[in-house]
Amino acid sequence: MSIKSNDTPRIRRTPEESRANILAAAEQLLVEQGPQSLRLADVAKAAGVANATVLHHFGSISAVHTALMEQMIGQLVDSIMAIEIPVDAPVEARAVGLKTLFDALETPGVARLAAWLELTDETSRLTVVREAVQEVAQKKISSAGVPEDLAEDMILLSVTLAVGVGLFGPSLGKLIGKPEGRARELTLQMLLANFQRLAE
Amino acid sequence: MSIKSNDTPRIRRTPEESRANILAAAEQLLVEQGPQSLRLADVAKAAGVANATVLHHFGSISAVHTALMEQMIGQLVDSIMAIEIPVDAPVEARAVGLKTLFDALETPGVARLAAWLELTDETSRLTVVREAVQEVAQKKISSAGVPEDLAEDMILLSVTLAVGVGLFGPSLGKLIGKPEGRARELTLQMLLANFQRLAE
DNA sequence: AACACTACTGACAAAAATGTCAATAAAGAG
DNA sequence: CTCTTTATTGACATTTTTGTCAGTAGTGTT
Repeated sequence: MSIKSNDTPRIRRTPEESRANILAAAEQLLVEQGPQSLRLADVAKAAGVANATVLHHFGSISAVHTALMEQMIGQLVDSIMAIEIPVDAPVEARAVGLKTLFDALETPGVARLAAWLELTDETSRLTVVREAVQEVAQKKISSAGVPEDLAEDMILLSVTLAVGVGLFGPSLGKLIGKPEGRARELTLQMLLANFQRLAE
Repeated sequence: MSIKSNDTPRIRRTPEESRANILAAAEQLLVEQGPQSLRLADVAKAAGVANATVLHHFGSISAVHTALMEQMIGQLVDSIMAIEIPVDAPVEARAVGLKTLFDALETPGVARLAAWLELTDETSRLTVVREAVQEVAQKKISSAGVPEDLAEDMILLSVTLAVGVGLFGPSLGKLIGKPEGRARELTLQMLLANFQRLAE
């Protein structure tokens, strides 16, 4: 008497594919709706699988969160690592590098990620961020043939401002009635002028 | 047969006092542990009352969240409204005003609040922010006897950067191995230099 | 002192969220 | 084709969180 209707045949993926599928769905949820939507049922539904499938691959919803953080941070680090901002280069080269940095940090997903990390104080998870930043800092700072102090300051300044602009520039600008990207534009101008000032 | 032990006599407050007590406890929870700790049981325990008491005064835990947002935003707006940053004033005056602004935005609670708002996309709640910013923008921008465009830009720039520094300056600086407050210092220097540049 | 009002509470109900498990079915190996 | 492996799943159990309700107890009034 046990008849199983088979309208929707199962999709059987490799473990890696399945994990990737679930994380992709979770990332979209995070970007579009925030971390409070990263519930087990929501993630499973968005991924098109059963709740138990998510748990089968990750063990717990918390592990999904950690994996998602790691993946998004990894992607962000990769995009940042590809940027070159020589402090002693001509102005145009620095401008391009800076814009790329701001681009990388201005996508909505990054803002959500940053806010999420800021609110997730479990120290275990902060380790992920620490490692990522150290990777960027070491490779970037040490490689440039520039006074380390200056380079470090410039990087700290650029990244901090880029994150701030990426997170709140659009919202604040819109609220004040400024055209899209105005905060970014102002900040970039100021950073470049400041670089020029320090280079003299 | 119904004997009530009376070791801890009830505290009976006015409705206003009770709401204030609960919101104060909730604020502390938010600042110290983040919004995921703003659960009914946690808030009630922190406030030293029963769960039902919280619901009696606010109706739902969600209403507590909204009220807390409104209160914290209100406090922040008040502190910002008290700041004067005349764009045409001497350098020292602008420096003091800017530092005050950064102070106001650099407390841990503000960072948590900003991140919380960023992640809470329910449009109903965003209204609170919109109104607050409009209040600041109107009074501040219109009052100063300065070209509106310039004043608006300076405010947008200052606030955006101050929020960014307040949120991520400490963490990023620590991760890179910079002394506490380095990002703030660099940003302030740059902002002042930029004001000077534009004033000429 | 008796009464009215209502802030307050414990016990319980309801809902939401996470996790467990045995059974099912897709894919490759023999 | 048969067997083994295991990704997948529905049904169920557990835990967590929110909300309800009737009764209790302060506080002011008459």
